[in-house]
Amino acid sequence: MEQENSISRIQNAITRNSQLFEQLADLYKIFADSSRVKILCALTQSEMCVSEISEFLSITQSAVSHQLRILKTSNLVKTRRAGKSIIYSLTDDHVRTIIDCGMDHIVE
Amino acid sequence: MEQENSISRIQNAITRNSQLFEQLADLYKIFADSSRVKILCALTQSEMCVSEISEFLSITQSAVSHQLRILKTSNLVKTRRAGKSIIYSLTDDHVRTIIDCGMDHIVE
DNA sequence: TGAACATATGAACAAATGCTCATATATGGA
DNA sequence: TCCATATATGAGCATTTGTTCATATGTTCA
Repeated sequence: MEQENSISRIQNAITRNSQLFEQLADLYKIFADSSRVKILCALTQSEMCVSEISEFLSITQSAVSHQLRILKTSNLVKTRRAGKSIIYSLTDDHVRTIIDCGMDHIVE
Repeated sequence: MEQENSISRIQNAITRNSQLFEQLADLYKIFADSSRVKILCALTQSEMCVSEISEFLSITQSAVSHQLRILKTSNLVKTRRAGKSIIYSLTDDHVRTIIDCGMDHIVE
C-alpha cells in the first residue's frame, strides 16, 4: 500500500514534473559532504553554537560557518542568538529521518 | 525508542568512527545529481535497458551509460544481459526508501 | 564474416564545490 | 569607548564532477 503510493508518486514526477528531480538532487547535495553530515549529526544530539561545533568536529570555524550558511539557507537548521554566540539547531525531524535512511543502507 | 537508537548510533559514529561520515556522504553524493535520481526513479518503476532509459529521460546514451557505471559501482543497480541489450534494475529496496525519504521532505 | 545495433569508455572541457586566509560585523564587559 | 570574543563573508585556489564527442567493445543476424 505504502509502496504503491511511492511508485505512483514517482511516476507522476517523472512524466510531469522534471523540476522535482532538481529539488530532490539539491536536497541530497546538502548531505553529500562529510562536513555537513557531521554537523547535522552533531545537531541531532543537541543544539550547539558555532565554536562548539567547530571544536567538537575539529573543523575550522570558517569552514563550519560557511557550511552552516548552506544548511540555514536550505532551512535544515535554524538559529537563535544567546549573547555573543549563535546557537544552531535542526529545523525539524526530517534531517534525522534522512540520515537514518542512509545509515541503514551503509550498515546493511 | 527508535529515536533513542538513532541518536546513540550517531553519537557512536561521531566519537569513534569518522570514516562512517565519508561513507554516508558518498552515498548521498550518488543521489545528488538529477540525472542519477531520474535514472533511479525510472528503475523504481521497472527494469530498463540503457536505450530505454536514455529515451525515457531524454538523456544522451553516453551520459546515461556513464551514470549507470557509477550506480553499478556503488551497488545500487545490477545488470543482466538480454541479447544486445543490458537490462538494469535496482539492487534492493534501499533506493526506494531513500528516495521516498527525500521526497517526503520536498513535499513538506 | 560483415553490417547494424547496443553499450562502454577515455579524453577534454566547463561548471560547481569546499577549503583557507584575511577581514568585516556584532556583542558584552571593563 | 575600547578590547576581546564570536560569527559571517568575500576572494582565490585546487579538486571534483558531469557532459560531450569520438571511438572501442560486444552481440545478433544475414
